[in-house]
Amino acid sequence: MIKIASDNGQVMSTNLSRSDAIYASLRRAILEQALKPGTKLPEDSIGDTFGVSRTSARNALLRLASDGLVEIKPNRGAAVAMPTLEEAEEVFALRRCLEREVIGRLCKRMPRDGIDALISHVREEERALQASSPRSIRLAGEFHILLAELTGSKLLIDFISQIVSRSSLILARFGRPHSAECGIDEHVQLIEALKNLDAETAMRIMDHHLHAVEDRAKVDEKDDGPDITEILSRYISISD
Amino acid sequence: MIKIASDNGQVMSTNLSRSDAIYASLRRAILEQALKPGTKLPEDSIGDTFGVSRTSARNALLRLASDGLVEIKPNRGAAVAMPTLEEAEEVFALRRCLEREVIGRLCKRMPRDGIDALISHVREEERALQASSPRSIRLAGEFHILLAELTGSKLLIDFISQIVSRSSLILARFGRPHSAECGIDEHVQLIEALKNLDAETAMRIMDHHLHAVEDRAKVDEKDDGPDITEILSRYISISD
DNA sequence: TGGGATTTGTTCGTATGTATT
DNA sequence: GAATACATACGAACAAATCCC
Repeated sequence: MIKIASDNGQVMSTNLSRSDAIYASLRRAILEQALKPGTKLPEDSIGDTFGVSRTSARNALLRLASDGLVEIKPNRGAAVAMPTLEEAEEVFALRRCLEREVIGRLCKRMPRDGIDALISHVREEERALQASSPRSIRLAGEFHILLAELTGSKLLIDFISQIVSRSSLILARFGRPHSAECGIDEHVQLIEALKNLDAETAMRIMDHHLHAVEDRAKVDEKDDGPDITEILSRYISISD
Repeated sequence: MIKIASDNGQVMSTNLSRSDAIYASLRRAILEQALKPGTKLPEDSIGDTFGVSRTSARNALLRLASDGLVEIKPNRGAAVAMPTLEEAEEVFALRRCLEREVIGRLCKRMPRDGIDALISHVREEERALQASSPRSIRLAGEFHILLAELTGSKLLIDFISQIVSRSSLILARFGRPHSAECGIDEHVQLIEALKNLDAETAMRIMDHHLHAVEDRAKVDEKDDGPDITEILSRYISISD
């Protein structure tokens, strides 16, 4: 019986299987760019780090693979996914499509406390940014997941989560070092447009925002310096 | 080294892990409605049926769960997913969004042999329907996956595949017995519109088509008669 | 309520496959 | 090209949870 803070901040208390904890920790580590694209993730090292067997580590890796965060080649092991530029364009093209859908729905029906939730999330983004916390990278993406959650559609939340994760990975691979810092202003503008149920403006801002993110991703590449066990030791904690 | 016919008909020769074969067989069985929603899928029975250990069966089930085709409750096992009516509406709402995206892209750029591929697929649908083969149910869904494949976007293919799978499950749960048989005419019309690069008409047909499918799903429920090992014995074969 | 049967969760030894020297 | 080093794939056994009578 472990307590863990799930992605959306809700605390669910459940008899969590071991692989869930590993999955969550690895996911955070990847999204916060502590584990960079291309880093090898051998089952043994991960199992040792988290104090479980290879099987649990493996299950976590399989789930991360279905999220597109790691790539598993048969008999050749797992590594943090290295999206290509071509894949990057696919991701952002589809992301624009889905985020427009989100905005369209929210302008038709915004839940009661929706705007408040968005505002308080942006405040947290600002705090994390000022503290130069690696959380800020992840929070920037989770703003978009929060938007999806306000639509109430589980499937849409799922798809947006997947695509935001991949976007983060793309930024980790191609973006500038602290590439998450720019978007907060646009988040604020977007909230304003949503408050006025102004779909037109909101979509324009969103398009601009996503293009900005995408452009940031088209700079030069960075090289890798993997020493997993050291990095992961900071991520085996349970809560945020 | 095993040969297996993958979903899209391409034969890929590869050293396929055992769980892949189980995954593919179970998937087919579910999509062809041989395994109905709610049917329990104990690891032991599956392992016995396919002649492998529980580990491989378990891995296959985990992957099916991430596709949304089976539900796994901790310590309580796996079962073919039983989508609710609410989830059904979510699925079709998002499906309309994504399929419109597909059509939009195809009307901008249709690959060379695209129309031919679509026509030959519909021919196969007709053959399967005349033969009253259970394949016709699956082929009807795969028409839409083929559309997505023509866009060339892996991610879009992935999302459409997921959502088509879920739609099939919804039809299995709520639809009339042979609910796949109606759509072929509309597939033909859609191809015609795509040939003319007429996005307007194509989207209208697609909307109508999806609404028809959705409406068919809103009839009465059916009960379950699970006896897995018997059913699965017809699905352990390798090819289609 | 209780206890036995069943099913899942996990571990670890062994086999197998790949890359490298 | 063969041997070695390394990492995954699989299966049998054990532990824990759940179900059913």
